[in-house]
Amino acid sequence: MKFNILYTDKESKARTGLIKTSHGDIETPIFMPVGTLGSVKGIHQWELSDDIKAQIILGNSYHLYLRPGLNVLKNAGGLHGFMNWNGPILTDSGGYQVFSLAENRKLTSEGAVFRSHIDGSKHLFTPENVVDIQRTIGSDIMMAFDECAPYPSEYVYAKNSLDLTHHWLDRGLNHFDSTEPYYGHEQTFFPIVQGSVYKDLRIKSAEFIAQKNCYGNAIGGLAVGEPAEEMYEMIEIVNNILPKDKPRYLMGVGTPVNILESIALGIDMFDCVMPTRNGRNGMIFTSQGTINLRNEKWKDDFSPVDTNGTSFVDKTYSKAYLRHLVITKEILGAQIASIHNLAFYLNLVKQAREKIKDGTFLTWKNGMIKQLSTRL
RNA sequence: GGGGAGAUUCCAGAGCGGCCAAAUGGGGCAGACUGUAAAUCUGUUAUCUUACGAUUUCGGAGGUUCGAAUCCUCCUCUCCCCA
Repeated sequence: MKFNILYTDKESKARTGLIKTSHGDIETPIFMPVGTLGSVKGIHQWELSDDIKAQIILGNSYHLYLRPGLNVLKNAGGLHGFMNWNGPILTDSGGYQVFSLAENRKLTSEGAVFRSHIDGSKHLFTPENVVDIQRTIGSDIMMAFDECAPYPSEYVYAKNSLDLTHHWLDRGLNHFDSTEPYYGHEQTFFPIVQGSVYKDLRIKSAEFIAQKNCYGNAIGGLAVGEPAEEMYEMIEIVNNILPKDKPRYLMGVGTPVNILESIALGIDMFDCVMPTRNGRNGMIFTSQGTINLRNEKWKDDFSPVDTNGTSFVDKTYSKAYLRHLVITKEILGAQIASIHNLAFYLNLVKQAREKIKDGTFLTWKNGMIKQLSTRL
């Protein structure tokens, strides 16, 4: 995998770049749609590639390991072929599930013992077998197994958690280096900076991660409930330490505003369930602001879903119709809203890339943030 | 014609003397959602009031009772069964 920086902004830390993978190139800054179970919920693969213009999508080790299971994935020759997505795939390690399924797991220095949320069966995830799982999935970018500390966390908890994550990282990296891809294409491994909202821990973690010299680096454990300002502060501190010539991936973030602010701080990659989940729940993001389609005010609004939208759904359907579909829980409503939101996110980062190239990023960003914060 | 059941807050439907402005669903209205256990969850839904609280509600009219959606009388209307 290669990463080249193309343009750097003079007024901020923003930059554009190109990541080359065995499954194609990724222009950064990029947003990566989340496809936990081998499907970006409600979206066809051709819609992802041809309409939404997704350049890379996510999968999840924990979920795919439980279902369909490693045998199926291996027999399918990996996730790309199984789901018929030929672009790049990044897999999360299951570290987030350590956090979100906290009642069903126990952490030891060996790893994390899980109870499946599906049938209660017991499973052990270790830094090593999580690499194996991601080898079996065949993701282009695999993530280290980490603990995403909850917010708020006591300093001592955050520190111990960080030590565990670093310990796991060394083991995961060793295992990665001593194993080979199964399907003939290149795989890379991203370590994850943790440290909750404690500056010294974030600095320590960023320094630890930076010297591993991986192809790219991730920042985790943010947008878990802390104020946005604290998140930006952490990003700034960490990005001052993480190498400039490597892609930086801010995990699980976020709102359109979060993304623009983080691009300005030097982040290159994002993923978030927000466009799809909120879409399914009737919220759409537009360049004018956010819209809760379930609100009565849209009942008779026959204007297009988004006059500035780039997806075919934006011109094909009206707000009133989409509202009707959402209210009546028609599946098509969830699909249209998800397609719209993902296209909006992808177009947002595309515009950001263009503005960075033009040297007008900061002014544009500040104007956009004002609009995007509007509640229509 | 004979016999029986019932009318409850937007709807369905509990409640059968005080803990009832009335369970629970649904619908309506609003909020949440950030490396997806989410096509999910939460709040609210008589009127007035910021609130405390106050005032009218359970087909209609009377009555019994300290107190009635709940008991009694009459009226109106609906539904079911047998002819």
